[in-house]
Amino acid sequence: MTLNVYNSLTRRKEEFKPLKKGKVGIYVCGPTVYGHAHLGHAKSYVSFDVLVRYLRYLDYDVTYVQNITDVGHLTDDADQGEDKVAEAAKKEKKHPMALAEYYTRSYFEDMDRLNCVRPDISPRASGHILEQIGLVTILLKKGYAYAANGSVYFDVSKFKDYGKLSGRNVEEMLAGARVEVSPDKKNPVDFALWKKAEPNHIMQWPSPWGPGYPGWHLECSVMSMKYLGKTIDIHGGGLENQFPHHECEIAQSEAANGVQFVRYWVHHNMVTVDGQKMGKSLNNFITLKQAFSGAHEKLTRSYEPLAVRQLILNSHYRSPLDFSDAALFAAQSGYGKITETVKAVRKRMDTAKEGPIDENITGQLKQLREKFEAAMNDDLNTSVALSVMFELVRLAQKLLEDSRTTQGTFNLVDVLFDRLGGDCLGIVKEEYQQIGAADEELMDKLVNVLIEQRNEARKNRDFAKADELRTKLDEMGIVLEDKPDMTTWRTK
RNA sequence: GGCGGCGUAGCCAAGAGGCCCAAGGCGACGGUUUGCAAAACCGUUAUUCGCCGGUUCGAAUCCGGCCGCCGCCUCCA
Repeated sequence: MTLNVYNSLTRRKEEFKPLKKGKVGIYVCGPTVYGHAHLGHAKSYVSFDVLVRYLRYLDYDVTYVQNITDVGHLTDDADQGEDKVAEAAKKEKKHPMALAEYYTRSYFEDMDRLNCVRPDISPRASGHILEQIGLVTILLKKGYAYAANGSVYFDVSKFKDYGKLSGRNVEEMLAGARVEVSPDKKNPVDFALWKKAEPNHIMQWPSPWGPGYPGWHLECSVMSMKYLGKTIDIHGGGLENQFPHHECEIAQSEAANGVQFVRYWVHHNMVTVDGQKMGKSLNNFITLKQAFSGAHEKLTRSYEPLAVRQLILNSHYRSPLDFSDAALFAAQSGYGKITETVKAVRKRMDTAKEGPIDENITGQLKQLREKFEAAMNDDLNTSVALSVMFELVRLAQKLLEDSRTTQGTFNLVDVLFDRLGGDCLGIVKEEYQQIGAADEELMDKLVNVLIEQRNEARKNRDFAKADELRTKLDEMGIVLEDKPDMTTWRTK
């Protein structure tokens, strides 16, 4: 079995075969950094994080590039309107680059908490102005673009394949056009490659066509080419960017290079709130910082970052996710159950007796792994993959109930939690926060002294004393669990 | 108006012609265990997949119609 992914270009699930054996180049449209990341961003970047993680699980050598848009993204269509970053900077009375830096850091902070593996390269649009000017120059030379009044536009009529990704044709778009057309354009569907800057525009660069700044679509073409080559294996992004953004990327890149730009287009669906798309423009978004702290009117409590991650993985990346507090609450409960089980397994790994590994368990674990891989190979069916994690939880709990379970058996269970839940899904951590690694052993000894005292009291039917000990420990955040022939403890 | 998609239990959600009288999670209820609790475990919770027709030996899955919802066509992950 190999990985199959849904390719938006062919509208089919296809077997994934990279251009170069064993190597994968993947480019994902990153955020425009003019505000804190919200749950919509989380769905996007968690989805692609799982793709990258799974490719690495399959032993591919992956180069993951995800841009940071800090210039060129306008508030209106690609030709009118203000630059998003510049506008936000004006409001916050900061230099646009300071604002972009602030939100870039915020973004990485949130993604780290969601356990998204950092991209290998996070190129900034503003750091690639020369390359963007270079691409515009090539397009002009090849006759795919024209300069007008200090700006440069892509001549859509020259590129026959325009519309192949989003499945629309130029005539239809002309008929349905709702955008005010710039007088400089030959054709309403032409899009800006380079925009002339007015003198008071802060972010501007000199160019052969006068001072200006790049069009939004340009950066992704240029940066993916620079770091991954003219033809890349996978390009990821949100469904809402399929048109015009990705369509324009294809036009620019293929016109300039004369070769296929992207082999597999992977698009994820949107997060909605009350059935409406969550977005900055609708102002109905919940930022990740709000979700983690609970500081939002739609939230009844704070949520662990990985519970948010689990909510996202609970549905398919190509399905829309309608956000609700109830759904997040459920994900938090489920996530907590997995976490507690993993912690318990790891704790018992050290204390369990030595002995042979149960063959029956080995077989069951193998089946679980196969089921997990089959699900992931089928266009990253994380929903089913998660269900496998819960099957593993149930199996682990049964083993935990049994004092005869050996160290080796627990070890195998832990390996599966690590490989599947950790490496692939990113919901199982390598280490959970403890009192401090050095103190952990001491802590365990101390609590065990108290457990012994309590069990002594229980044996003597002195329940008042037993309950007092339990209550006191509970107040300190330590929960005791009485099993048939032993008592274990965990932190709350 | 054009293009694309969705509608599965109280909630989230997988399944895409027979393995489905439909995974998994949350919640609820009953039980086991326990001195009591907590946790865990076991069981119950959709004879049915928006509605109506059709194709087929067989449909949640394919086709047609209807109803409802969403995305894109303007910035948005």
